[in-house]
Amino acid sequence: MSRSVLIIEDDPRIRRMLQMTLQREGLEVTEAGSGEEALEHLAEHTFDVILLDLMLPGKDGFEVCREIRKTSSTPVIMVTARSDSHDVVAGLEAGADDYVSKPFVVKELSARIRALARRTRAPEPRVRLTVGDLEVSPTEGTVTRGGEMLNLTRTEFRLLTELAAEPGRVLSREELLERVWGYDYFGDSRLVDVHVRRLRKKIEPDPANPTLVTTVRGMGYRVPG
Amino acid sequence: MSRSVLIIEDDPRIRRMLQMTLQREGLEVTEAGSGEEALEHLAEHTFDVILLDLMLPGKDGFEVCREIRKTSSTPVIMVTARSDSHDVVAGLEAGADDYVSKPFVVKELSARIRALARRTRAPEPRVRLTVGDLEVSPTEGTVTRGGEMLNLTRTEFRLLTELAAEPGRVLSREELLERVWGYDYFGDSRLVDVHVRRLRKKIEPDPANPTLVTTVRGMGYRVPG
DNA sequence: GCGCTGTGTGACAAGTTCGTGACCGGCGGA
DNA sequence: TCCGCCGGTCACGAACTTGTCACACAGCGC
Repeated sequence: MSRSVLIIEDDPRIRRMLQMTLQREGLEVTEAGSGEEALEHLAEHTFDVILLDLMLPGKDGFEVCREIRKTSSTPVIMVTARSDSHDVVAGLEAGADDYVSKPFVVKELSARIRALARRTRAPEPRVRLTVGDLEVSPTEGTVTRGGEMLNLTRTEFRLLTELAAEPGRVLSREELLERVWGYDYFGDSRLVDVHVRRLRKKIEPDPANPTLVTTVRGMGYRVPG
Repeated sequence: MSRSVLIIEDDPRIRRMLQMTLQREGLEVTEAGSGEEALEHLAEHTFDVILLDLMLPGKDGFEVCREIRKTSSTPVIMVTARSDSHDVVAGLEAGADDYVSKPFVVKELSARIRALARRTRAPEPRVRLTVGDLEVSPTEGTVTRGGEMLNLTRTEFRLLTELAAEPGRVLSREELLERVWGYDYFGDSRLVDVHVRRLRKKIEPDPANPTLVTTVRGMGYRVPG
């Protein structure tokens, strides 16, 4: 799963280095050269983690951190020049969640970002969806019928989850593409058909006469409410 | 092996700083903001070491220490503001095992915790997990089948424990990496595969057709619920 | 019936994921 | 010191997934 990171760092060289290396690690990176710019970004998007350099011109990192905390609970990783315990305590007081001291190992940094993103992400409630006689558990990643686990692929599973989350509602191919494949997927929408078929093959008692995932001609698919 | 520490400290800043730095030293940290809260934690878990700040609101550290001693023999490290010999003597009298004065060096603190934990490791409550016909005892570090003990390595054991702790749930490689290897591990996630294989070789009746630790392709591993 | 559009079906190639054996370095015990 | 165990890495092949295609088929308006 891709995590989004906001980097707040005034030195453009370091910023670019971070941007490239973290991107290579599979993270979505947004850059800000100042606290003001950062707050603008935060007004528009939410991020999984914020990476904040202490040494900023104008407002210093602590102040930026406090301002961020006023409007957002996004976890903040402070980047300190040296691991000065005074800075650390001040950073924590300002609302930071973790800190890293320069020079840092990129791998370590990205691991921390991931860990923090995972840890502070709202604990997923244990949801149980039902589709006919199927039990779908999004958090456990399982689909069972009568206690027996069905072997779905990741795509099939997501497809079923999206449909099951809104029973009765017809989801268009475009909607499903966006939800299952992501908004940056530009392929054929027939792709959905193929996966619906594969899904049916596994979950429908009679795949030729589907009852769990039904077709609404000209509209899309749905699971009966 | 990881040691568990209970921090009793009213200042949230210092508490968080301690929590994070000690965690980074590989210690499992639980926090308590007051003596009452600490006693609640102690009723539920056992810890290897208790880190107790003298300057607590309400009951002072000495009193908390005496109360702890009524029910538990877990070693206590007192944290004093200054190395006042009067405080030290009173602390030892109250049942503390060691003392550290502020400001302390984190490395030193973690070294003392380790030393004390090693010296007086308390017998932990027994927890039993089962995986198929296996009995897993996380506290004793043993896995048995029909009374016969299996010879797992530390890594294999922890891997099995993490999976067994949440039967039915699929744990991703990333999750397993974080839980077994720690979130500061930056290696290949294929490492998990290799250890799963080694684990299977030892616990599965037929390692080629695993039933105790099963693969969920594209997701991770699980032990059937 | 006819044509059009939308959907189901089987096949296929490329890519991904996973299991496996092998290797190497570090560490501790004999 | 040597030896064996353990943990981490690698390369390879098998199995599986996935996106795409061509074609068949069904519904619908005419």
